[in-house]
Order: sequence, then C-alpha cells, then structure tokens
Amino acid sequence: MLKASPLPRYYQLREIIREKITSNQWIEGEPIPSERELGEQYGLSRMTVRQSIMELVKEGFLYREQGRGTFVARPKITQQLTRLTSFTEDIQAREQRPATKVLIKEMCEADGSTAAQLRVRPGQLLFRVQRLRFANDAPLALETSLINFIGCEKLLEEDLEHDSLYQLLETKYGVPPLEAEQEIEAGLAHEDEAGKLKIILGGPVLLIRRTTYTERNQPFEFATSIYRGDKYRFYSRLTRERA
Amino acid sequence: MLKASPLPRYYQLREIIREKITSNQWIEGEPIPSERELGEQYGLSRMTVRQSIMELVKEGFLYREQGRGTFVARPKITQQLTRLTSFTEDIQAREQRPATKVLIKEMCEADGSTAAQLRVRPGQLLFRVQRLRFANDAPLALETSLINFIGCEKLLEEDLEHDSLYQLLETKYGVPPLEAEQEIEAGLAHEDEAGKLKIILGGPVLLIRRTTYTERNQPFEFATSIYRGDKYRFYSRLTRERA
DNA sequence: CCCTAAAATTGGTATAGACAACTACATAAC
DNA sequence: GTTATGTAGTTGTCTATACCAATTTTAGGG
Repeated sequence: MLKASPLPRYYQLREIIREKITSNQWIEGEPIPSERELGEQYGLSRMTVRQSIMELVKEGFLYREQGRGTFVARPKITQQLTRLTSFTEDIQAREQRPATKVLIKEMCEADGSTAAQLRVRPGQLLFRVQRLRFANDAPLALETSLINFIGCEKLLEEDLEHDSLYQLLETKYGVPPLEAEQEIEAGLAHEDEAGKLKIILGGPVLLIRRTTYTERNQPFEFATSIYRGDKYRFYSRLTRERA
Repeated sequence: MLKASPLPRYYQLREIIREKITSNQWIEGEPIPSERELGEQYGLSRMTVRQSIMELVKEGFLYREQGRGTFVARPKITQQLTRLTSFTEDIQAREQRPATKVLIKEMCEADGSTAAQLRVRPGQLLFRVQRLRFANDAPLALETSLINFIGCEKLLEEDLEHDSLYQLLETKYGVPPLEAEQEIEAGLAHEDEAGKLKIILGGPVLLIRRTTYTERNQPFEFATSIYRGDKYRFYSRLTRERA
C-alpha cells in the first residue's frame, strides 16, 4: 500500500515502474504484471494503476496490446531527450559537461514580432540575455532569450553563468516553464556566429526558435538559438492514432 | 446522449470539442463548460468527459487550471504539424501541393547499422525506395526508405508516385505506422544532393533519420531524408511536469 | 495428432460516487 | 476600508464495479 500524503499514488507507482524498467528488473520485450495484478500488489484500484501505465506508454517506456498485456519497450533516446529542459539539463542528459558565458544582459524594448510572440505591446521592456553555451568546454550554441513577466528586471541581478535560468524562474520567481513550441531550420554560420562558435564561415548550423509558456498558457520567453550542426542533434518522437 | 456503437464515447466527445475550438464557437482564452456540465449535456460520466479533455490538453488545444476551469488555448502550429505523418500529409498540412518522383525501387541487403535499427540480421532482404519529394512543384527533399516486414517485396508492384506508402502499409499490408523516433541535424548539400534538390553545392540542408514502429513496438522502416534548409522548417512541442 | 469451442486473461470503455486542493466571490468581523 | 471567513464551484485524485473486445489458454472431439 502506497502512502497517501505527499505525492499522488499514481505518481508514486509510475516512478516505481519507471525504476523497474530503467534498472532492467523488468526486461525489454517481456510483459509486466497486469493492471489487476499491480492493483492488488500495491493496494490500488485498477483505474489508478492504469493512469500510471498510460503515462509511461505516452513517454515510450511501455507499449500495450489489447488482450495480450503490457510490455517493456526497447530503450529509446527520446525517453531522455524530448522533455522541455534547460540547456544544462539537456547537455547533462547527453552525458556532457555544460558551461555558460553571458555575453549580454540588459533590459530592452520589444520590437513588433517579439511583442506578438510574447503578447505584449511593442516597446514593452523585456529582459534580454545572450549566452554562449559550451559542452565539454567546446562552444556549442549561441542563445538569445527575451523574457517578460512582472518583475523580470530583477533577473539583471542574477548570476546566469552558474545558476540555471529555468531553475530560478520556477523556484524563485513563480514562473515555471511548462510548455514550449519550437521551430527548427538549417542555416549557414555568419561571420559573427562563426567566430563565437569557433567554426568556419558558412559552416552548417541549426537555427532554433522557441516560445516558452508558463501557467495560464502565458508565453514568457522567446529564444533564438544557433547550434553547431556538427556537434548537436535534435531528437523527437512522433505518434499516430490507429485507424 | 452520444450513440454507443461505432466509436467510443470519449472519442466522439473529443472530436465535438475539437470542432467547437477550431470553428471558434469556443473562444480563445475563455473557459469551456466544466466537466460536470459537459457530462450532463452529453449524458456522460465525469471521468469519460475528463478523458476527452485530457487528450486535447496533451495536444495543446486546451489548458486547465485547478480551481478555475478549462480554457481554450491559442491556436498553435504544432497542433497540425507534430503528428506522425506521411510526407503527403505533412505538406498538405502546410497548405502546399505534394508530388513525388521515384528514383530507385528495389530489394537490397541490410548492412550492419540498418540491420540493428530494424532488428534483423545483416543480409536480410529489405525493400528500398528513394524518392524525390516536391512541394508546389519545387524539389524539397530527397528521401530513402528501407522497409522490412513479411511480404515487403510486394511493394515492388506498387505505384509509389501516386499512392501514399503509409496509406498502403496501413490499409493493404496490415503494418500501421504508430510511432517514430527522429534525429535531426544540420548539414551541407553534397554534389549529388544539390543537383537533385536544385540548390547550390554546400547549401544548408536538414538531415533527418527516422525509425518507424508498428504494432508490438516493431520497427519496420528506417528512413534518411535530406530537406532543403531554405524551404522547410521542423516543428515540435515540448512539455515539462510541474515541480 | 489436429482442429474447434469454451473458458480465462488482458487491456479498453464507461459509470457513480467520494474527498482533496484550489479559486473566486460574497459575507461578516474588525 | 481592510481583513478574515465561509461557501460554492472547479479540477485533481482515487475507489469499486461492470461490461466489452481481443487474445491466449484450456478442454474436448474428431
């Protein structure tokens, strides 16, 4: 029987199952106990067990076949790399060592397109930070973030080379990043970018534009990043409903 | 009261709600009826209504705030462009006109890395098709697919310039594409690719590798695509759990 | 031995109800 | 006027149950 108070039961069971999978206690391709069995084992109703399992199916850890059972899926890269994460978390998930150098940190006025993305009026004061990002001491990306929320000017005081911006926003400012929309395209490094990323002029780069949302579906960040094409891959997972 | 027989009730209600949103009957930022209200309206229990709503939340059509209600989200590009789709469906969602020219269609033997991806032994006979993909009559991508399933050699007889491969696999061959894992990186066009895509040598391109899975988590396709960097953007949506 | 039919098992859908956590608003107390 | 407090309404969690659909297993019959 799982304890009731701190975290929801379906959450606790989900993490227990996730642990069984990642620690290889439950073997790839093999069935896990049925919903009814798990319910009995942990003293939970079938619907609660079901919620735990369905979330892990959506994340790609399990797959189900009606009438057959629930099975452990082959480990996938995307299980680790498709959550909304900060640069720090992303690079650590890739088992590299992240580092950051702040190039610009200032307040600036929103131009037309930025204002539209962040749903503010043009001219609104935004916090702007440009950071050069490193992985294992090699420059990997040049990232420019424009951030808007009430009190965002306090970010000027923060040490963004050693503290994670997303961490600060979530814990100290009450602006948890919950969702993001990204677009990715291929481009060539211009002179300034090539110099900062230490690649040749015209080298391949990934251009990423991200709008990040917090509670109430409110966009608070619009970020433009340039990643070295030879050192960074982007991963994604797609699903389709059956007919 | 929704009818019982053909499709699940939560599915019917989900599509009703989706329609209310896309037709602007329910307004962006405004609350939709509560779970209990919807249940009463359509003769459904609260948990059934909840399932419909939760799926639309995951797709980005709605967002919820505990204690406040469920609200219509601002329309997002990713609502249309992050499902696992065929090239045809993808280009149509972007409101362009797709076309295809088949360059190679043959059976070939799996090399080591392909065999690992598709979980077969090296030397296994695979169906291989290379297609040049067009949007609005301009070349957009060069795509090479390696496909493995029992009877895949029958694909040699198919007209892959006018029929959708995924459509055929799902309806005629019993191999529905259900999930895919992709990796994306930036590169430069080589001579052969530049010629076929009608871009200059060294132009920016997106390199996409996709492994596609069908029932029982079985990989059946490994595809490598080269997209023109100046004409194609890739979209994705990321989410994060709250702390 | 093989084939068929029935039974058991599994996930899929759906219901009804309960309480908790949270928000907004009205009301009362200060 | 301002601050508590209560109340109603909302989503979040959880239970217990029932039946359906698909598959596997078992039992039986040839």
